[in-house]
Amino acid sequence: MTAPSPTSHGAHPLACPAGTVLFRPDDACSGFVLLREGSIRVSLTSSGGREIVLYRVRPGEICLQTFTCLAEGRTYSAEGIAETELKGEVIPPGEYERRMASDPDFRRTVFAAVAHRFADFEHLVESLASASIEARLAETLLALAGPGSEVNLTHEALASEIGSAREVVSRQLSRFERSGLVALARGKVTLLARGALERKAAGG
Amino acid sequence: MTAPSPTSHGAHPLACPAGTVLFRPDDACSGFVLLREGSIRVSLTSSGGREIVLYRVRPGEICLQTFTCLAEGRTYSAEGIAETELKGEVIPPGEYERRMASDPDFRRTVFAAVAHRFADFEHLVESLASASIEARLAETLLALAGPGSEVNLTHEALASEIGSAREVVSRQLSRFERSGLVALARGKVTLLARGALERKAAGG
DNA sequence: GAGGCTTCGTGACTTAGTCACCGACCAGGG
DNA sequence: CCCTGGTCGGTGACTAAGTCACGAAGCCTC
Repeated sequence: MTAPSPTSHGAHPLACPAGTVLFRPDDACSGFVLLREGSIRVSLTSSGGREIVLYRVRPGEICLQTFTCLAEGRTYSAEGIAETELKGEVIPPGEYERRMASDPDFRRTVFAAVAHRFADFEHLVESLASASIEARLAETLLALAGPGSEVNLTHEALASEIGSAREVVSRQLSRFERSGLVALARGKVTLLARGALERKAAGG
Repeated sequence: MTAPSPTSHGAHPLACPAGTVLFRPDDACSGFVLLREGSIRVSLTSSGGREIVLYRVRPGEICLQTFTCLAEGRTYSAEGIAETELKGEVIPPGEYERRMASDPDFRRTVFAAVAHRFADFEHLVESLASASIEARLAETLLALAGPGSEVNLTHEALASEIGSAREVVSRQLSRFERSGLVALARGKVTLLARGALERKAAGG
C-alpha cells in the first residue's frame, strides 16, 4: 500500500453525493465510517410502513448501527442515507479491530461517541413513550432549524422525524400557524416564535 | 488488597437482596457490574411520572447505563432495581479501563453486549412508534412468562413494561380474558393460549 | 396549458391516553 | 373477629393521536 492517509493507515476515502443510500437493512457492514463533512440520516422502517428517524451522524460522531454490526458481526437493521454530500474515511473491519486494541485515544473516542448516541436513544424512547405530539414536533422543528429559522422538509418527512403520521403533523402545524408560531409553505416551515416553541417543546 | 478474586483482580463482590435500588438518575457510577446471578430492571421515569422499562440485565449481559456512565464520566439517567437477589462482582472504573485496554476477550464481550443491547433498544423504539397496545402487551406477557405461563405483575407494573397507562392495560387484559387468551387474578396473569398471543404480538 | 405527480387539508372514524371515582381485595391492629 | 387504610382493578366520560378516504392546490414536464 502506498501513501497511506496521515490520519489512519489502512483506511480508504469516502466521498459521495447527497441522497446516496449508504446501507439498508440486511446489508453487511463494509467498515467503520469516520465522517469529516456532511450528515447521514439513520432511520428505521417498521413492517407497517412507518418510518422513524433514529439519529443523524455528523462529523465527530459515529454510526451506532455500524458499531453494532462490527462488534457482533451482524448485518444492518436500519437504513442510512446521505443527507448532504459526504466526505470522510472508511476504516475496514480488520483495521478497526486493530485500532480499537492498540490506540487508547481511538478507543476512548469511539466509546464516548457510543455512550453519547445511547443517551440520544434514551431521550427518543422517553419522548416516544410520554411526550405529546405538540411537544415532539416543536422540539424537532427547533432542532432541525438549528441557528436559522427555516426547516425545508415536507409534512411527510417531519412525520417520520417524530415517528408519527403526516395528517397528525399537518394538523399540529396548522395549530402552530394559527397561533403565530410558524409560517407554512409547500415543503417549508418558518419558525416565527422560538421562545414559544421552546416552551411547547418543554411540555408547557 | 488481599485474596483477589480469581476471575478479576481488583473487583469486589456484589451481593444484595431483591428490591435494592442499585442506581438512580444523577447517581455517579461506582463500577462496572458483572452479574453472575439475578436480574436488574432498568427503567426511565419521565417528568410526567410515566415509567417505562428499558431492559433487564441478566447474567452475561451488561448494563448499558453503566457503560455509558463509565465511557463519558457522566451520571446515571435511569433507575436500576434488583428484581431478584443479586450475585456478581463490581469492577471499579480504573480496573475497568485497564481491562478494556489489555484484555481483548473482555473487550469483545463488552462490545458484543453493548451491540446486543442496542438492538433491543431499536426494537423498543420501533414498537413504541408503530405497534398497537394489543401487540405490545401480548409480546410483553409472553416475554415475562418465559417458558412458564404465569406473570406475577400488577396491571400498573405491566403498564410500565410497555410504557402505557394502567387503565389501558386493564382494558386490554379484559379483552384478552373475554377471548379466552388469559386468566386474570389480582397481581397475576395466566397465559392460556400462547399461539393466539403470539399471533397478536406479531400484529395479527 | 394539459396531464401527472407531490404535497397538503379535512371529515369521519378507531385506538390510545387521561381523569375521576368507586368497589374489591388484602394486611394489620385492635 | 371486625374495622381500617392501602393497594389493586373496573369503568364512564372525555381528550389526544392515528387511520382511512378523498379532494384540492401547487409544481414540473412536455
